[in-house]
Amino acid sequence: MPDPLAPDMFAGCADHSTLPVRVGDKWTAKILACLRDGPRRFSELQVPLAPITPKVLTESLRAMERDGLVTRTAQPGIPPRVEYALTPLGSSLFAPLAASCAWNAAHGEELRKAREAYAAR
Amino acid sequence: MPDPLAPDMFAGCADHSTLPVRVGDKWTAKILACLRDGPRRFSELQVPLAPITPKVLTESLRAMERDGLVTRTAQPGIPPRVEYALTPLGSSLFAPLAASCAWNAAHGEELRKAREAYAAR
DNA sequence: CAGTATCCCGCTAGATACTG
DNA sequence: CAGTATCTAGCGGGATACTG
Repeated sequence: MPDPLAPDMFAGCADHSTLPVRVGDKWTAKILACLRDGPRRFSELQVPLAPITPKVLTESLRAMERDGLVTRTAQPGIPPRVEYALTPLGSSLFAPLAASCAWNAAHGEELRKAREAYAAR
Repeated sequence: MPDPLAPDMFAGCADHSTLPVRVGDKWTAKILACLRDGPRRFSELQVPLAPITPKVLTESLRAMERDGLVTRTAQPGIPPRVEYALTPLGSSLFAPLAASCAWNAAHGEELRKAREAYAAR
């Protein structure tokens, strides 16, 4: 048997998933996209992300804030007004994200075909 | 309230996750890396991927085969010999994967710092 | 060697309802 | 408006044991 292969292109990602930042989850990438053109309020995010629940949106935003991807700014007053904005770190994620989308555009159909062909047995 | 934002950079990925192909899971990207330099047998994959269980490795490989990312070739005979190899489609995933790794290399430390700073409260 | 067969656990996310 | 509080379900993944 040959020497064990070392998938060392993932050094530093060893723990649990490929990326140390969870952007492969259900909502993070979409939230990033919604914040692309400027800060948005909580309720402004809920609309395009429907049918996301407030609980899940809050959890996602907290995780992103924790990772330094977004900032949360609350103006005191009634009614409350909270704005979420991308940090430079958050914006920098559009590069790998764009690569994924490019792959999808280029090969998505091929993948769907493969899946279809596999099912046909 | 302004018009609903349209995160349309994810058009075609609408169903459930960002990518239609599950490469953000725990093992797919690593399996891809292990197959990078040529076909490998089932047991050859188990070594570098330890402590993966045979069940999970089988499931992952089946999903990748279904998506047209790898081919499975079994030579009849005893003992059985099965080889897994990348397809061109599978190889094409290294492009977006490299972008993710580049981000990680460039900003991983920054993210860790942010997380640490957030915890310090 | 290359898998299957069971059983099980944690975690993400959804449903629903409530509040400062 | 911007959340919080519960409860629950489903799924990816793991442990262990067995087989053609």
